Amino acid sequence: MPPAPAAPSGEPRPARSKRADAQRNQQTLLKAAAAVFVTSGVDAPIRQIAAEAGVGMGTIYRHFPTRADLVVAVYRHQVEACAEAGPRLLADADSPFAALREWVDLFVDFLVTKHGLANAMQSDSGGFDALHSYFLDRLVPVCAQLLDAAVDADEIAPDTQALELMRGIGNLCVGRDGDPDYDPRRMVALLLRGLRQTGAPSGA
Amino acid sequence: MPPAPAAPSGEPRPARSKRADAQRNQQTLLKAAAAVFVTSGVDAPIRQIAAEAGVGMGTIYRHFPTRADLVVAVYRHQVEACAEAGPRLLADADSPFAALREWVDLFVDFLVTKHGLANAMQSDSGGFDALHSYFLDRLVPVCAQLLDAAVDADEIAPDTQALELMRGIGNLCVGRDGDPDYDPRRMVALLLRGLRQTGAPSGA
DNA sequence: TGACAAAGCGGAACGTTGCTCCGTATCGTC
DNA sequence: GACGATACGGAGCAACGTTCCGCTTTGTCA
Repeated sequence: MPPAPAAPSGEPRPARSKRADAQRNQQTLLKAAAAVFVTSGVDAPIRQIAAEAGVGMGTIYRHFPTRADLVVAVYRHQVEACAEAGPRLLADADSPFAALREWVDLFVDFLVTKHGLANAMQSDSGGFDALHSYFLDRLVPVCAQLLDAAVDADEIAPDTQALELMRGIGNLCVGRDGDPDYDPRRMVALLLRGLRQTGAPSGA
Repeated sequence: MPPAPAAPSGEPRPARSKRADAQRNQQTLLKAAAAVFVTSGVDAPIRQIAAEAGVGMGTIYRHFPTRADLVVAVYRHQVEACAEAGPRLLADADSPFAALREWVDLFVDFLVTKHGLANAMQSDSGGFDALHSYFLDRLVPVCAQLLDAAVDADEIAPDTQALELMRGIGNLCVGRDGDPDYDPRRMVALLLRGLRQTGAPSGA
């Protein structure tokens, strides 16, 4: 029996107990994928990423069984940063709604600067389901917290779900990148305006 | 010299001066495409549409050089109906904003009942550019008219472009069809609420 | 009616992509 | 140094979009 893997429990550091070349390849792949995503979008052919990394396609599929896994891995840090910014903004901003607005700005920035990410996230085909899941699982609770705070402060009506709002915002961000006729930020701002409580606290 | 085509000018009825079998095939194709779109979405493989129609693929490409041409042809009537509803609603509704809201409802209904149409319309790949162009060219002026009327009535702020609004609405309609967690209509309603003039007429 | 050219048709063929599978090379260990 | 486990590479398959060209159908004219 080979020496059993030392860590019996969770997998906070997923790169343990793997062969050295495998770990190297994983890093190489992440770098290559990030580079290709910038130039060709997250829909870039797997072959292209493999070529950029100088590995075979089998290697990609072994490390990242679905395309979504690769995308998630590449952008994990940024999603994490966005998630962590939520509570901080809530503590620092003038009001919960202001915090929500700033947080949404962060989220939108993230989406629009990643060519095709928003498109991919909304797509119901192409094996992006996992991506969808991860991003949303991580960010929805953060959004919900901001939303709840704004509701408690009577700044917005209580009948909007965080998941729905985030998908709406994500949707608004799909489209060509530098289109001067369509600015996702303006539309998102409109959406947030619509969220805002106008008149009485909550009505009969 | 063969008999010169009789009609020298425009082409309001495009099906003239074509061979009888070609005209028949064009109709067959439209029916087949409509049927396939319902079951498989507008992204259905060309081969599938050809098979449904009982024709070769060359025939499809001859009649509809791009997929967008086919989609446009299939949904032309509905787009037309939507366009024509604009002025009527404006005349009948209680206020310009109410008319706008009703018209947007129509538009959203159209998008969400056509599996994948919204997705396709926003896509920047797949040769859907023409689709994008036609739908928008036809509907944007209608939307602009409604928007202008609402601005004149001081119901909304004057700084939103029809094209941008329509793309935003279209984007909000992207996504899986029967997802209980995401209702495009709710998000569109929120967007319209954000459009609404809240306080003073427009002041500095 | 028959013949003939133009118009239209079908689908084979090519390029691209996603994904799998297995013979081979590399690594870690004894 | 040897040996098993692990990982790698890329050939191969299927699905799709699109083109291209030999064959068929149609309309016309004598």
